[in-house]
Amino acid sequence: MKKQERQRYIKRLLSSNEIERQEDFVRLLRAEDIDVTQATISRDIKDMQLVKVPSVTGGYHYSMPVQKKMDTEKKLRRTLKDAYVSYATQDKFVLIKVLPGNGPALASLIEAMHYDNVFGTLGDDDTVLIIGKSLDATLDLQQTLQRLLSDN
Amino acid sequence: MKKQERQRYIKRLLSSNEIERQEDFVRLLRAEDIDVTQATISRDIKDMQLVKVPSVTGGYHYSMPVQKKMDTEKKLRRTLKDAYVSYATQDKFVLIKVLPGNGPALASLIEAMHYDNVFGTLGDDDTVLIIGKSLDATLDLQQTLQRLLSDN
DNA sequence: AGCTATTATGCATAAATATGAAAGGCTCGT
DNA sequence: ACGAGCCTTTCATATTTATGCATAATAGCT
Repeated sequence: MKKQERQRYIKRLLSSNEIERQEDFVRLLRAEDIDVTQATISRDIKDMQLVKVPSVTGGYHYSMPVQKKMDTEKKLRRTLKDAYVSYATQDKFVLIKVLPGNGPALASLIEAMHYDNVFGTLGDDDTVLIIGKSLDATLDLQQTLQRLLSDN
Repeated sequence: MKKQERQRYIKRLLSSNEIERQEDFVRLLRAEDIDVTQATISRDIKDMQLVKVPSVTGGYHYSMPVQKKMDTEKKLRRTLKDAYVSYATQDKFVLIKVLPGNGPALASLIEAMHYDNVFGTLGDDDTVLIIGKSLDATLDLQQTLQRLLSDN
């Protein structure tokens, strides 16, 4: 179906946090050859229960719904604790070793969080590579992950 | 100061989930003899990083920021697990027995979550009483609490 | 107190978002 | 293939939210 595909794109766009208004979605989707109006986006946003968050930097940006984010985080924390083996970082990269078989699941959970620090994620059988958007972003990210690992 | 007091009221109003637009805040604050315009509310909302959430029931309502909610939930879970003794429920009430001294802390954490099922919360030294908004709301709430207790 | 700088608010309005109504598509049963 | 019922989308527009600018309030000086 068309609607679902579009909404998948919208999800993907979420983490590139320059999305301040619905028209931005319209513009970005056009670049992907998906042609919609703001009205449709408004309804998609309602469907998907996205929220417009006042960001610390003064602007606004759209983001995942609270509940879903919380649920995902729980799964993420559990998976991390279950499967975590070791951890290394260099430059804008974070490399996590996990028990065999857990890489893909962990990677996709991290993606699902739509952290706006994360440029991309990539998981093979026993390794997850996370690429931060910047050096600072990567440091933040490390902290987030460590917090997740150390209970809270 | 005036602004902070108003924002405290706004926080309190949050959990009474009939708040669909900023004008609702204006109206409700007037009932408390706090006289402001929608413009101010808009700025408060930005300050406090509140979000307008598309609710499952089709409308919209304002709610706590994601991050804060997540942090509070972590503390809540920890406190629950630490201090939990026993649990009883009847009608729209949930009564939680906790280790002496932990009642007030737990109650205020529950308040801070701004669950929209909750009508009110009340904590003495070793007991917390939660009053749900309705029977269904109370059942939901129980589930939420049980989920919190059983790890996740 | 008086003066200045900073912050907060209201007004008016621009900007952004939501939505009714009409139109187009899709699915299914006949 | 046709039509009924159901979604989905757009257009036009109403509603809601954000903000520039002017003013008022507050806090800090001296």
